[in-house]
Amino acid sequence: MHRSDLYASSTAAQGGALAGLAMATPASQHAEARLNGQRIAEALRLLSTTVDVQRRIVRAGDTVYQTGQRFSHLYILNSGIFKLLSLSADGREQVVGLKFRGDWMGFAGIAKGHYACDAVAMDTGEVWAIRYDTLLAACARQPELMVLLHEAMSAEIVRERESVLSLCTLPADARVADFISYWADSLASRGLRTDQITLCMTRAEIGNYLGLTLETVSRALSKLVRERLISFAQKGRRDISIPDIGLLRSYAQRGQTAAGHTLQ
Amino acid sequence: MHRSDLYASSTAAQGGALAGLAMATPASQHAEARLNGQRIAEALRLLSTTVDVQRRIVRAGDTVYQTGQRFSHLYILNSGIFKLLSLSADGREQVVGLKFRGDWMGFAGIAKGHYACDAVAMDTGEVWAIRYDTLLAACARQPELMVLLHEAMSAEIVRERESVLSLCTLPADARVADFISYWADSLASRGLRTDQITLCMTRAEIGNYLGLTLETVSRALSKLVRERLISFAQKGRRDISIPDIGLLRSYAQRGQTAAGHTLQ
DNA sequence: CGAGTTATTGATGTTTGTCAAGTCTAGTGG
DNA sequence: CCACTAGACTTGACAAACATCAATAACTCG
Repeated sequence: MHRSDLYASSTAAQGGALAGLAMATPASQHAEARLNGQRIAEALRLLSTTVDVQRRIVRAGDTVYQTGQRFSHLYILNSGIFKLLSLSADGREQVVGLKFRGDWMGFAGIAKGHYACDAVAMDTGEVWAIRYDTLLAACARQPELMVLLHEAMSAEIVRERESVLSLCTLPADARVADFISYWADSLASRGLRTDQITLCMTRAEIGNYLGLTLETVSRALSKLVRERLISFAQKGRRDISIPDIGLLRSYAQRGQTAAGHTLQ
Repeated sequence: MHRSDLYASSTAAQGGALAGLAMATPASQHAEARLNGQRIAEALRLLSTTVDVQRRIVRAGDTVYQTGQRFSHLYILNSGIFKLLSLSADGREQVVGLKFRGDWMGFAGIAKGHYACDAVAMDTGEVWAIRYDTLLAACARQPELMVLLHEAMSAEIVRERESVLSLCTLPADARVADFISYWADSLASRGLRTDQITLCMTRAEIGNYLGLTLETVSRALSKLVRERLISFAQKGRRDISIPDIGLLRSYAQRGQTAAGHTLQ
């Protein structure tokens, strides 16, 4: 195990409490994915019928808001993939989040009245913009809208914590494996194919997101290929096949090739 | 500079957009702190008058909720300091957040219906529990309550991103300096003294929070003392004096001792 | 086809983790 | 009040992981 495992004493007692996190079987995962995809579709429908949304088509590289701009709208991704770029006062730049269909963008702007990062499209897609003040008003009238909004913010907090966990506890190879698993899961939970995925990010961007250099990312990918956990499509090295997502995930979690990931 | 600075090309153009993040002068910082402290007091007053809160005194080590428990309440810290402990399915344990007076806890539970981490008190304090369903109902009646809630969730997202930024872009020493600055800022923005602060965490916990080992934390602290950026109180090594928070902050940001942090 | 970007791979150096003393502190019981 | 002890902390020596530097290959787009 990597780094501090000092709290081992308290973990044993909580095995029971973790029951809610028990691994789903492949079958139930698939059902869950469809359910999740439906939930997203429903959420989008609810939004488009209850509040005024401005739809906008974006192409790779387009920005829907920038750091420091006055906060006014929240954005929901109908299709495409976005990255959130945070830039610190001293010029460090960091990919702090990835967004897929159904995800909201701009939450961080609510607290301070200014957007806290740049939202940049990584391929073509469609974004819906919603004025925050009108959304608030709609939420007051329509409780289910408020619930939707809270769940989205909560999910973002959860995801961000998973990032921290990965950054703090996993070695480079596992972090890259975890990243690919996350990407695949994100697609899967939206009902998209995951046996062949296209990472629309350069090695440098992946490295930045994972706190690694581009060379380390490249080496990690090569290693994953050698271990047959992933493989590249014939042409190009952006298209990745994942023969067994479970194997990849357990590699990420244990930081090594796991024999029999289906064991409890 | 540490690690990838690949996006330098795009940063220059956005200097203007960053105007909202311009550094405050010490005087305005102090005013801001008082304002912030008042805002927290006001928020607590609003809550206690509009919704039913259960108050509970906690001592160091007490837990107000645990990973996997069914989500039902949100919690607000009236006093004391909490840590949030996330434990992954495979047993990795991670401090994913620190909470001070006025902070909310439990947001991550909204999305999945179960708490996503343990909330553990690090010293004595008072927590207010609020049923989430009654809070939702109150929010629908009372828009200012909803705004309050959204701002709190947004602030948590912002803070979490700052963590990621620190983890990904700063070397060990700077990360520790950044951590101490963050702690001091957290106290300052609540109107508390910051020239002498008590970190109620062991080196192991700090290391876990920062993705470092306890030895590295210890060495970093020793180095900060050598560089006169901090100093320990006579007895014990938990009480830290910060002669100049600005110097410490610029050390964190530049990753080295900065001459003249007041320069633009 | 050729220029420029992106990716891979190797050689080397630095940072940080690991292991191992040893010190300090607070708390316990004689 | 004074050992005694257990946990927290510090420091050094060494090893491992990762960053850096550099050379080359592959792909993209004109």
